[in-house]
Amino acid sequence: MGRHREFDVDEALDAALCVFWRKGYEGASYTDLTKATGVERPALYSAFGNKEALFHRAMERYYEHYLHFFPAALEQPTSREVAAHILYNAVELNTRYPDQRGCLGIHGVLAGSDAAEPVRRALVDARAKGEKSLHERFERAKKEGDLPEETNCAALAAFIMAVTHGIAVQAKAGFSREMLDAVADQALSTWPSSPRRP
Amino acid sequence: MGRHREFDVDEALDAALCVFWRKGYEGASYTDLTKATGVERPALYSAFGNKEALFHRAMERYYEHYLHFFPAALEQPTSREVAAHILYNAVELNTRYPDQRGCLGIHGVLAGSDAAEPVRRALVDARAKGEKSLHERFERAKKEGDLPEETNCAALAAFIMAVTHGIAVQAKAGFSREMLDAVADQALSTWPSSPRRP
DNA sequence: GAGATTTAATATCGATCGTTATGAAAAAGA
DNA sequence: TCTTTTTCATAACGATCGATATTAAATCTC
Repeated sequence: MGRHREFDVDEALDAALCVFWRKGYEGASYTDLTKATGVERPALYSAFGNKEALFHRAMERYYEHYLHFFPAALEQPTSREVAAHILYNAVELNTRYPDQRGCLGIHGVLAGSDAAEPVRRALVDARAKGEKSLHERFERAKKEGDLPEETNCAALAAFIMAVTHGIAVQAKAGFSREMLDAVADQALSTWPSSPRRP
Repeated sequence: MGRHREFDVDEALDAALCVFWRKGYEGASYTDLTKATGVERPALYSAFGNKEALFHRAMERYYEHYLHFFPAALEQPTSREVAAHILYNAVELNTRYPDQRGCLGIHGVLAGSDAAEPVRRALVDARAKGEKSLHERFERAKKEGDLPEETNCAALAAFIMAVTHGIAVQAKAGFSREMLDAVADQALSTWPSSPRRP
């Protein structure tokens, strides 16, 4: 019983996600969030808890709705296709929306005030989790003969992730999709696998 | 005439630089800055102007004292050595100080509140300037026959910068120097030039 | 319809942000 | 020594931060 909620929680979450995407965790104020969501402050607290909890929800949604290509990439048949899938989809995501370029996750991994440290750790952990799964995928590729026996799979996964992060930074700096695609091309140009495709 | 300044301006600037390096522009408060420099707030304002001016001074000093390897790298004889110089020195710098990992510049390139936008633009511009000089260096290499005629020098420069940024992000996430060196190895493994050295 | 319960909106909380008056302390010139 | 000038340190400025107390409005059960 009681009064009904007048706003859609998922819509509000999507709007909040975009604010965090543009400004990062600390750069996004509740003034920004209420403006973007159209929901007053106390209602956001009532629906999501505090700012950190709201960010975590936004982060989950980001992984589900925007980074879904990452787990999908791992299912590609060859390690090279896995890497290509990740890189080109990252470029596309990072340049898709003119108002929110770059990657939500990349903001928080970097520094901030001491108060934001828990959020930073959460993003660092999420990043590490993704890299670990990529590493394991490359190990599988090695077992399957898709990657040479002497391949350093951990380093290869770290390399792909590094290029992805670099692409996010450059997207934030205003690079075109074409240029970032060329960066991805270069990253893939010397893949250690025996290439099925050029 | 008048009272003498009781602190060393350059020492204070170095201390402030370290704070910005660790926390970024917005993450660093004057409380942090006074604690690190040992200089009271009004004295910092008197010596440097406001926070943005102080950050610009710190940024200049960062480029002079810590990124000096970048212009030096451009003078290497081959494009591959230029790239290697940049990457390995970036790894070293990003992992040299346990308390301030990553790159000062990379923080501000990414998002923040609207108030920090001028600082972000300054860092974006500085980044672009460095990439432009690298691009020009590769064009020279092409003319000299060090790089193949069909090389996309802009993309190659963007690639090296992207890997450098990615390394900075991963350093902030806690990667070891050894792992990041391996990332640099991978980035160099497919260099388009005719290698003089392996 | 009456009472209970939940949400909405306004207004405000204490804390901290960057910034700056203010007056004492120190060093120069007279 | 006295005045002038500059720096230092305390304290406080208005603005904004994340987070709420409070009250009115809306919807349920009975």
